Amino acid sequence: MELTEARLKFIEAWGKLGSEWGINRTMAQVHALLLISAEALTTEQVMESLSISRGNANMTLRELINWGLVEKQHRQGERKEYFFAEKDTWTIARQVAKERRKRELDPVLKVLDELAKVKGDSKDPDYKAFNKSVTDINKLAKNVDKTLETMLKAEESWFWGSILKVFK
Amino acid sequence: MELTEARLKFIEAWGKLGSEWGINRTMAQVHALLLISAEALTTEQVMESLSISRGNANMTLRELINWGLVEKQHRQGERKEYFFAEKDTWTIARQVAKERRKRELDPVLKVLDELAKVKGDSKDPDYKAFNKSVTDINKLAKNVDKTLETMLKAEESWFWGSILKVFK
DNA sequence: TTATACTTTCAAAAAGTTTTGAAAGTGTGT
DNA sequence: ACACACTTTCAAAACTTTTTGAAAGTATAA
Repeated sequence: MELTEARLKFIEAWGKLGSEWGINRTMAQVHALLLISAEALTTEQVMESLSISRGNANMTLRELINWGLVEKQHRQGERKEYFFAEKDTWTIARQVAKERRKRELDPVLKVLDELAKVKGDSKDPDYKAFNKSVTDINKLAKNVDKTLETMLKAEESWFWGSILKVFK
Repeated sequence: MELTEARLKFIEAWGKLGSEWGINRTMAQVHALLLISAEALTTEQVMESLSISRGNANMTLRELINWGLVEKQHRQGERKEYFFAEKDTWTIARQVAKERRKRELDPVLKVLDELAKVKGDSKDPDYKAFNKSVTDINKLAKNVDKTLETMLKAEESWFWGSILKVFK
């Protein structure tokens, strides 16, 4: 396999993974493209490479910037904007974890806390089932939250070192 | 808040979370409903409670069974089938991790391994960028894979105990 | 065998999401 | 003030996913 083909495969695989995880395919593909580009690219180049429209490219790049995965670059004497991706995998992983935690885990934790407080007839089997599920899920979610918290603060080597040592 | 309202909120929250994580909303809602039901339910009851069609209920329940999250129950002298959800949160988490690993992580690891082997001109900056990204992501993915592997084998208390101890 | 009680299928409809591209907007230099 | 080079917007179109429901299938019992 040579580079050109390999690059396409990578973009495709990243796009597929993204769409399975609730990130839109194009967004994941643009990210992939920037990841494997040595230089920052213009909107035009992104449009070209992936055959997508201007509107789509613009919107997707903005969203990637919101996620903290891509940055704009300004070049002396040029009006166009260039875009490049953060290349450090650990930083990417943390960034994604951070965003999803904020957007998805936090709201769920809030609801669960409320629901865990709901009082009911302790003889009602449905109340018992409800209460047990909510309480248990709440505990699990809090553990996940704590782990993410740590991961966000940690150095990559320390994080995996610690996790994998425990598991050996 | 009383139970009826709380149950609806839980179903809604679970459905939303599911759809953000690439699991279809209805599937997550049916799962939520079964989680907070003391008794196993019939297709009819699921249809009723969530106002969904027969086809949808049938298809969704089958899919939940495929994921190993729901089981059928047969009752003496009755023809209908009853459905109930695995209630242990840790088992649910493991089951989901197991399925997603099989369906999504494994294929990506395969592609990455291939792509990491691609040879190219070590003076080409694009080759270098490509190679670095692929190699790094591959390493990260393998770490995630190892962690999941351990999680699948582990007891809940041991797993979180170990992780949280390291992080204190 | 036939009726009954249920489950499964699947093509078509509905709903939801993503993409397009032309038009509007913005900021800079002359 | 105007032209230029670029970016942003957004309504409509394309595409994808989910849902429906009627029809077909299956198993049981009389």
